[in-house]
Amino acid sequence: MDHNHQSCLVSRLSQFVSLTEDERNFLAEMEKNEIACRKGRPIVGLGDVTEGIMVLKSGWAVVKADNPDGRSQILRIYLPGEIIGLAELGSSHASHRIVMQTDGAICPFPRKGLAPLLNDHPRLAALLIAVGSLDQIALRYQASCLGSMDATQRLKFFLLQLRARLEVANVGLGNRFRVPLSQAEIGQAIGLTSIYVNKLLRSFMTSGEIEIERPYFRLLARKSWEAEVRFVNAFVDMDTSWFPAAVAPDQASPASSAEPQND
Amino acid sequence: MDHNHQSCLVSRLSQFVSLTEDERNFLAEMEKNEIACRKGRPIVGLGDVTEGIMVLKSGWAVVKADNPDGRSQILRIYLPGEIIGLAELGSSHASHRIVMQTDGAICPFPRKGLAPLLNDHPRLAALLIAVGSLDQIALRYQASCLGSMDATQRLKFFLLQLRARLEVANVGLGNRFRVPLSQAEIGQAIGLTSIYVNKLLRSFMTSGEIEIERPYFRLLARKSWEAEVRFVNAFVDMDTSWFPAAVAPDQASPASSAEPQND
DNA sequence: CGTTATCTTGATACGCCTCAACGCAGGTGG
DNA sequence: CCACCTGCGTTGAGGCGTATCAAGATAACG
Repeated sequence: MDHNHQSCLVSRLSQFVSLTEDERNFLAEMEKNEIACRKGRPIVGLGDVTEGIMVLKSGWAVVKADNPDGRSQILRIYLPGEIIGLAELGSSHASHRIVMQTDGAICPFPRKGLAPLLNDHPRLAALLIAVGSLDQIALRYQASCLGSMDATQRLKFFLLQLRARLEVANVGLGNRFRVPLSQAEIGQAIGLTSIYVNKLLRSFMTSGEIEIERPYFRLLARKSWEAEVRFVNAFVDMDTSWFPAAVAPDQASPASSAEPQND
Repeated sequence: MDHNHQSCLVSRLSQFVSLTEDERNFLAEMEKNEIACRKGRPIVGLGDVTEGIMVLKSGWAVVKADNPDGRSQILRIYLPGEIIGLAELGSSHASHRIVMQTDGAICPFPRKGLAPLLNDHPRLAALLIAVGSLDQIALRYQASCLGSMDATQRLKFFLLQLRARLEVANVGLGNRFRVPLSQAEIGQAIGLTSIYVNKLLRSFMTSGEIEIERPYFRLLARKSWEAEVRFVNAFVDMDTSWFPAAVAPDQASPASSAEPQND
């Protein structure tokens, strides 16, 4: 069985549609070289021309903004299996840095692979669009969180969302998960100081809402938190009904015969 | 000359690549029926299945989040020529509402048109991906603004960004522009109360930084503001170097012969 | 075993929200 | 024409939430 160490991107995208052999092979080919990255390694630098998109095979990566006053901010966290670089495709120089938050590995999907993908695998192109769309929704929630919640809600929302996303990446884990972020970094992600993050976490602990054995968190009051911040897990389903049908290489434009293939 | 009332989407996308006759016709066909919308009209409702993407032909539209405590929030503003609905494609139910902020018109591009687009016009697919990518960057800036700036900077940044985007949409206007938003709505967009927005605007006026003749704003101190909040206009250029080459309908997979066509 | 990051806790300051009241314009019905 | 209403802008007084500052305790690390 060679399927065990199948492509990370394939396993990710297969959650949404069942890929054809052809599509599978194409993707596997594209991400065949895997690059190990140490914590702190810059993936995309400020102003870089990105070399394409990448699949985060293992580890966490974060998008950072460098603010004039020195304190940087975390705009987005990428978890294993997610696709990095979709936001960088559109403009010729990156507006934000992307850095490995833990040790891990990425599979670069070179820029010049995109043209063949678009030409020969329209359904994969649709998947990229759909993934970018989910990224946008994640960012909207982030903005909504920053703009309308107080510190307590922000922190709860942040932890809930992290847990939910980890559950997608690494199916079926419970309320306990690893958070490889310092309190200062959590603060950077939700717009608080490390000091206040600490005070909030501490108060959650004394009230029995969470348990922390660094770097592991356990959400003891998850249900009530989810109710309190109106948490909805927006990433469970993808709409694939508009996707074109998978086509054999020669066949051209089956157009409206497109049919959803979500499992 | 029939080119005067050419497709809105065509003129928008032509800013980035020079479209072929074939692509032009395809787009024009897709957005042939234009729908006039009155201010306040819902474009996408909460939980809706979106009927596809749309081009905002004229007027403003806003993305709103309804928070539990009743006060809604503005997550994104769409200006004339921009594409609405890319964020909604990926999930089967919309997480946020989209509403017309002024009278205007939209051109729906139906969901079932996407499959033919992806199959037959890979370069247009690339454009959609690129536009979605720029949307993500806009949202990141929004999040960065909410998470790290104080009220004064937020308001300045908001106005600067609005001006810059209007300049793209409606080439070459100066420092004066129309803002069809109440002070309360501005507050919803940048996470402040209407009262504080008012106090800030008023202080800008007495210090001679802006002039307001509702609904028109004039930024008198634009340069110094741009320096103060480190404003960068991230939407002036699009990277099209990775796009596939425009293909004639029959021709298949020219692959690596792809060459940029930005003008 | 020193050195540095990270966490912890308290005292204090201040930015922005809240509440409350009023002005002003536009619209509506008498 | 006026009386009323409703939405938006304006202004002030007071309070709360979170940042800031300072200092120590603990944990990570060479």
